[in-house]
Formats: sequence, C-alpha cells, structure tokens
Amino acid sequence: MMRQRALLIAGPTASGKSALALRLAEALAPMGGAAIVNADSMQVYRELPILTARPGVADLIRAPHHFYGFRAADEPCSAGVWAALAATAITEICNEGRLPILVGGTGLYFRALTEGIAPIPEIDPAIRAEARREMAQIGPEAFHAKLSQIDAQMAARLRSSDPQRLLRAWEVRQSTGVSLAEWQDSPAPPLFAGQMLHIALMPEREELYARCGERLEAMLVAGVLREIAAFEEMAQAKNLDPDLPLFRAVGLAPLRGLLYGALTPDEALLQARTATRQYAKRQMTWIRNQMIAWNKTNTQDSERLFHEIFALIIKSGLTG
RNA sequence: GCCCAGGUAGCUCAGUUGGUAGAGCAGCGGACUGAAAAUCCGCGUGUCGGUGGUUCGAAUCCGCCCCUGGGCA
Repeated sequence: MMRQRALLIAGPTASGKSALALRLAEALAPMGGAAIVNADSMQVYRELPILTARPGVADLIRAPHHFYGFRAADEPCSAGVWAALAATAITEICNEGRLPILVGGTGLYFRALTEGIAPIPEIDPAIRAEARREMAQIGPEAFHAKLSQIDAQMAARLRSSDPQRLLRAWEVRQSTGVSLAEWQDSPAPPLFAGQMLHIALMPEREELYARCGERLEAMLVAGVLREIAAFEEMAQAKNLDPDLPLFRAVGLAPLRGLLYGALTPDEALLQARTATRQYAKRQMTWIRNQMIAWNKTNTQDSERLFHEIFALIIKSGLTG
C-alpha cells in the first residue's frame, strides 16, 4: 500500500480552482501523475453540465477525473456519501502512484472528509417524504413544536425558522430512533487522515465578482438556456421532485424565468449575477472562518498562482 | 406656457391629525456535523430635491425655484 496523501484545493465559484488543478496534474506527470477528485456538490450530477460549470471533454482527457456527473438528478448525493466515496478513491489513486487532487467549493464536503461526520445510516425514504409533506403542510413554526415533542434536545438547538435543519433533525430521529444531537456529539473519525496539503483560493472580491459575470456570459454563449430547456422537459417527463438538490443550482431559477417569460433578459441576468455573487460570498465566509488551518492565497494571475502552488507541493514533500 | 402626479437609504417605496424617519431588495459581517450552489442569523445617520417662511418644533403646512413622468395647448 502506497503512502496516503492528497492535495486539497478549495475556493469560491469562478476562482479558477479547476483550471489550477488541471495544470498541476499535468505538471506532476513526471512524478507519477495525479488524478482529480470532484469536491463540488452540484458537479456530481449528470444533468446541467454548463450551468454547474463542470469540466468539459477537453479537460477530462488531460487528466483522470473522478465523481463528475456520476449521479442522476433524482439520485441525490450528500456530504456523507461523497466523503466515503472520496476516501476510497483517494486510496486507489495513491495505490496507483498518483497524487489525488481534490477540487471543489463545498466546504461541508471537505469537512466531512477531513474532520469526520456522524455515521448516520441512510434515512428511510418514506420517513423523509413524510417529514417534507408535514413541513409543507403545517409550516416551520408548527413543525418545530412537533419536533420538540419527540426530540427536545435538537429542537432547543434549532431555530423555528430553519426548515432545512428541522427536517434533518426530524428524519434522523424518526429513522434511527436516536436524536441527531447524540449522533453529532459522539466522536466521528476523519474518513481520510493521510498527509494533506490544504490550499484555499481567496481572490480579491472585485476581481472575483468580475469573473463571475464573465462566466455567466460564457454560459449563455455555450447554450445554458438550451440545456435548461432540455432539463426541464426531462424533469417533466420523469416527474422529478422540484425539491431535489439540482433544482437549487445557482442561476437555475432566474434563467428558467427568462425561458418561460416570467422575467425579462435584464431581470434574469441581474438575478443570476446577484445569486452567484451571494454564493461566492458565503463560500468565502466559510473559507475564512471554517478553514482556519488552510493555506490561503489571493494571487490572481493564473500563471503565478500555478507556480506558487507547485512550489508549495514540492516543498511540502507531498510528491516525495 | 398651463394643469396634474411625483422627487425620502445604492434600488423600489412606507411615513397616520406637524413632535427631526422605516420596510423590502441590494450590500456587508456571521453561523454551518449527511439534499450545503442549501438553510439560517445580525447590521439602516439618510443635506427626507433646493431655498425662504409659519411654528416651541416641518419629510409633513405656505411661497418661490429646480428636476422627472403624464395630460392640455
């Protein structure tokens, strides 16, 4: 068994992390090569490759890629599922003598992998559906009250205005018979604990926002609208649940609005741009405050960034 | 030129009978243990178009001026 190691690259949307990972993978070829592992919660889905900014075929042939577009929209992924898969993939990649490069913008995924996550079993789909139905029917306030009767501990930890977490607490309690609080309080070992180099890209905000705008333009040129229209058709045909994660992809709602005439092009683009910036901001808040031990860089120039990180990799002994 | 309706936070607008202003959105900061591109929390001093007046006190009443939209000529 080869030495377990991995390079982790996090960063907000449009920060250029995918391009960086690709260049690093190519540069590492003489040292056994590398493989790229997706750490993005939306790029795991097969549908909407343009909107989710998934690497295209031209990128995919430059280095081995894992977990891009490998799940159908109606087959949701999750932090726990991803972390387990990623841990296995890392081992395999290391055993091939290659360096795993994990790239993505989903902070929770990285955390689950490197700090562990409560080993909660799969939730019974019937219970999950029931919880959602109940939430939609009685509203978060009343739902919170109901939760406090079966799980006072979690109810106390959560606000009645936080439907997503209330739902999670409820389904875990009902499905496993144990409070989510207990699951979370019991120690969970990291799923990967080999040698790691943590890199977080933190571009200047103005520059990043400009790039977000450019990327939206590029998506339009590449045909996102056609992509969304086709997805819509498929969703109708397969009767997809609109609560599925993919439906929450940034920009999907406004661009659908444009497609179906609910929004003017100006309105739709403005909303899409705004949503993207807000998402990038949230990601940076996570990186700043949750990824405290990570190496952060605000280098903008992609060439300089590449050299900077490559030097770090060599210095860290990750390849040695 | 005349008549209406407006000019209040970056934007859209509230502001009761005069007591020096507040929502939504945007923005900024923060949280985050299994659908996280999600979900949630916090942050509102702005020549109330300008100016003169009435008043103890004016975003609010009166005069004049400027600007925007609509109508009549």
